[in-house]
Amino acid sequence: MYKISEFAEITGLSKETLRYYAEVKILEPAYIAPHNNYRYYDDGSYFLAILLGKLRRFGFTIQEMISVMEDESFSHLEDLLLQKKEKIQLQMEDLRQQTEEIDEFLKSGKEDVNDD
Amino acid sequence: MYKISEFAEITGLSKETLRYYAEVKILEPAYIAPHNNYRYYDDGSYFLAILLGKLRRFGFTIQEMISVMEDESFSHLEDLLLQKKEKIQLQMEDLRQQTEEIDEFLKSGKEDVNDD
DNA sequence: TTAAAACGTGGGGTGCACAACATAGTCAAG
DNA sequence: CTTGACTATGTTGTGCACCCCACGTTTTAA
Repeated sequence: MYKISEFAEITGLSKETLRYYAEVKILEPAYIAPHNNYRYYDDGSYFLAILLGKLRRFGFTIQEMISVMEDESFSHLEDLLLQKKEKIQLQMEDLRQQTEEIDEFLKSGKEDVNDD
Repeated sequence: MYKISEFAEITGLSKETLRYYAEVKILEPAYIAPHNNYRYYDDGSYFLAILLGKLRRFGFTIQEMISVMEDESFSHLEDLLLQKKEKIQLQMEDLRQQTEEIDEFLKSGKEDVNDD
């Protein structure tokens, strides 16, 4: 049983994130001490936390995480991952365009005050 | 003088964003009708709105937009733009890594339930 | 005149981070 | 064994940069 700080360290999630995930019920502590409300996590929580950490990194919303956690077979997960991958590729393309736009903007700014 | 909907259309900013920008004083309407509080924008606001739209797209925070708008010479703008460009490139690299991680995750998920 | 469309304000939602304040736990000194 | 100090944890509230919904009022078109 880990207290929140230790669990935060080993999972890479911040304490605030852990409290938040408990609040929204995607990762509830294995045990909560009644008299001081301390949250205790166990090895079962650990693997879920690692999974959630990855999903978070992949841009999953809380709602999507919920739908993943509710579906114990994780059958939905692969679809969502593929969706995220596509989304990420769109984002990359968008970022690429942004750098271009910044360059244009800088260039036009050097000559005069107009752009577009 | 444009009312908010028309101004939103021609600038590409949403009505909510316009109201928000007015609230935080980075783009205040040229005129506000006293008896109904309707916001009216003019061509002067137009150019500022276009500028802000670009900055927004480039990931400027409101604070940064404020500092840009306060500095009428726009001398600070170029530095910030270059910073943003670097940041965007870091983001692109991060997204690229994310797609790799998703691929690994999918691959490991097909074989067994482990990962890492 | 009347109903639809547009505008305003206010409040909730997002996914945490961060700070404030109150309790609790821990460890050493008295 | 108690006291003090330091650390950890809890809860609550605020901030970010908007989006969205609800409700009330005003404007506009028919």
